[in-house]
Amino acid sequence: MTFEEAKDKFIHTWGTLATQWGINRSMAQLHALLLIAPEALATEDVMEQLQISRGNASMNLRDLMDWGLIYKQLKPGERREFFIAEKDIWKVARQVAKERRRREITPVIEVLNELKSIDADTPEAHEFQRVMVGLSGVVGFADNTLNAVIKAEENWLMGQFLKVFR
Amino acid sequence: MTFEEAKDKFIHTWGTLATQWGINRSMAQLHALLLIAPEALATEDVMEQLQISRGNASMNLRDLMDWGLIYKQLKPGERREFFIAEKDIWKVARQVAKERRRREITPVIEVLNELKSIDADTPEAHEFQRVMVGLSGVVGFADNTLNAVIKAEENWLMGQFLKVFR
DNA sequence: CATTTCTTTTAAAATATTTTGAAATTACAA
DNA sequence: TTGTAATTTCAAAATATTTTAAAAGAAATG
Repeated sequence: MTFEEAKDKFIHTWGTLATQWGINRSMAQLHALLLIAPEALATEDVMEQLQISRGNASMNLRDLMDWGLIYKQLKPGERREFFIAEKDIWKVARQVAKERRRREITPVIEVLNELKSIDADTPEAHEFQRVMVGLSGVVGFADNTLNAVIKAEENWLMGQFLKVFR
Repeated sequence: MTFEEAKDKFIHTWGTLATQWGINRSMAQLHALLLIAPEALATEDVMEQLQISRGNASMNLRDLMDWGLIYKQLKPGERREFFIAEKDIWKVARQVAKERRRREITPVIEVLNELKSIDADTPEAHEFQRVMVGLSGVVGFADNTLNAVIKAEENWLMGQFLKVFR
């Protein structure tokens, strides 16, 4: 496999994986492209390389910045903006963990706490409460795991732990 | 909040959360409904309670069975099929972890291994390879975490570990 | 078997999401 | 300022996904 083939395969694979996780293809492919780019790219570059429109590029570049996965880079003497991805992959993972926790886990924990506290006067209500308590446990585990990723400055500690389960 | 309100809120919340994770609303709501149902439900019941068509119900019930999250239950003397959800929430979590690992992580690991092994003769190719190696690490961590969930028969061990990171 | 009851399949419709392209806006330089 | 290059916005178009409804298929019953 040549480098060009590998690059295409990576961008394509990343785009496909992303859709399974509720992330749109353009955004994932943009991220993939910037991840492997040795230099910062201008909007025009990504438009051309991924064959997407200016509007699409602009919106998804912004979303990626909101996620903290890419940065704007200003080049002296250049008017247009360049974009560069965060290259420390563990930092990327921490960032994604942080955002997903904030956007998805935290709100769910709150709803579950609310639902847990109805009074269980009927059998149905009792069963319901049992399920809510169980779910709180699992969601709490997910929350802790994301926290583990977020807080692990080094990853050897996590590595040590995970050996236990192999 | 009454039990009925809580029930509706749960089904609705679960449906919303699911779409953020690339799972369709009907499937998530079906699962939510069955999770909190104290008795097995027939197709008609879920059609009525969620206001969805027979075909929709049929397809998503099958998908849920494929994920190992619900079971068919045959009642003596009854011709139609009833469905009951796996009620052990940790078992549900293990099942989801197992399936996502099989469907999403394992294939990505293979692609990354393939892409890691191109020869890095140019600076671009070298950068590319560096990223692939990094990603392998992160994906490997995800794989290990899912394995931890899958293999943890008891969850106290995981609980012990996670205290370290709090 | 034929009939009834229930389930599954599938093509079309409905809905939701993503992408485009052009206009509006912004930012900078002259 | 004014003009130009670049970015952002947003309504419309394209695409993808989900849902429906009706037909086909199975399974049980008499």
